[in-house]
Amino acid sequence: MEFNNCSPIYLQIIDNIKQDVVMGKLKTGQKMPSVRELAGKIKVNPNTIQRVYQELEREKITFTKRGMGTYLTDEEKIIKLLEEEISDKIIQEFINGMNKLGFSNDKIIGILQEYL
Amino acid sequence: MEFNNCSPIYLQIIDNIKQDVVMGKLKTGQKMPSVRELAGKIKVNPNTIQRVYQELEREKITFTKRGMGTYLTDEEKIIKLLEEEISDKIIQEFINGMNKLGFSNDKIIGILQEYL
Amino acid sequence: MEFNNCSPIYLQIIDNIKQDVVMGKLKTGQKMPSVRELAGKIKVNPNTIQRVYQELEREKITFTKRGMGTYLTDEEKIIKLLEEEISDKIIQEFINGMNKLGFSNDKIIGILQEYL
Amino acid sequence: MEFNNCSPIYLQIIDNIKQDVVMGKLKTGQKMPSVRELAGKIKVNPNTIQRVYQELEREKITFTKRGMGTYLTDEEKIIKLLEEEISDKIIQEFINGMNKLGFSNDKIIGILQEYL
DNA sequence: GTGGTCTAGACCACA
DNA sequence: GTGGTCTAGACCACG
Repeated sequence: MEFNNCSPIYLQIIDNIKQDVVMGKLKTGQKMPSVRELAGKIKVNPNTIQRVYQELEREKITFTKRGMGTYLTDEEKIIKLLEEEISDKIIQEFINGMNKLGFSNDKIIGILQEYL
Repeated sequence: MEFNNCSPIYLQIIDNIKQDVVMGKLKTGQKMPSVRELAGKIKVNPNTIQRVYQELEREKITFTKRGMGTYLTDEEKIIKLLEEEISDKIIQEFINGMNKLGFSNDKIIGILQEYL
Repeated sequence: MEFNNCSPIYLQIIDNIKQDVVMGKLKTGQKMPSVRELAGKIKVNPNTIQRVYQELEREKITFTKRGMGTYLTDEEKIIKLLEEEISDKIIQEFINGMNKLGFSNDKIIGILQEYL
Repeated sequence: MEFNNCSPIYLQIIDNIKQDVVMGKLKTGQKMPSVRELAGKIKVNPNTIQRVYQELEREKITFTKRGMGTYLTDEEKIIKLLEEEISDKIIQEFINGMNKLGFSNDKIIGILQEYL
């Protein structure tokens, strides 16, 4: 896995996991790799993964069974929210960029349709 | 002006200038600030600005009059191309992001319309 | 049964038994389980239970009949004292906590009434 | 500063700080000691304090000026909420304890008044 | 100087 | 084995 310097590694890992969840690569209720396993796989310190899982748990995207491991939530509502959160971020970034270029919201859709 | 570590500073400055051109903040044919002036204004090494102007000239976005300074091109065609280049970049990034989330091109427009 | 690390396990067991006595779950004069039985039930070393019973007997809460086992006292006075001891501990802890927060004793009752 | 083993050190520090805020020992808007300073003072690793401040910031109890330090919030609303959170926790624990002993809510106030 | 991130390595409780 | 906490020490960007 490759990381850039724009944002902390742990945030990049979080975003990747969220994306995998939304795309269905990771399925609801599924067991996540252990802290050490994932750390070894992507060549990162276990503490970093620990922080990733901690953050994901705070956002209710994962839950933890003591001594058993970390699991993806099986609440569809959370997944739904996550999907909206991520796509909204992308859409907002797009609209902002186009607005900066001087395109009104009305024109944006036209341009997009033309592009596709 | 703020810079991030993802891409070289000179590229970030170039993008900013291009954006200003497209938005009309900088007008065709207008004289650009001198290397030293711009360098001082955004607190950057003059060599960096030198490289910025060099690159802009290579792309025909600016031209230099010996001893007079650097000027924005007044060829509308160039501006037009520039506008397309930038907006295409934004659009492409948007489409890529949505595709990664599993949305087909057909769905993207629907989602965007709903969002606006 | 779950234990924490703040105080020795035997003290935690004693507190639980005292609570059961006060609540009437254990009735005056009743035979207590044998050391081995209780140790097995709550998965604790018999020596720990031995110490529990020893301590309870020292406080006159239980007495032993040689060869017959351990029994809860049937002296109401002891039970009464026990009840006061436990509730006083809880109340004192509560008052201390509220005092630390800057509430005078006068205010505490008002706050409690409001809460209930 | 002394810590027990019941809960993580960082949580105990957080609770202490919250208590100081509620009691007015720390005043709104005030600068908190730096990570390293506090770490040295209470003989704890800077990372632990880092986590403390991070958690407090997440709860909006502190905010951070980059390169300047960590500051207590000056929003009275947050402080008010904090005060309620802490006192509610203490009160709830008290009521639970008394209920376990078989005292109804009605009786609790009477007992408390008698005690004081 | 500040907070923020990261690595390395350790110990703990739980199952 | 698992996650959770903690220490030690390092480097970074910001002001």
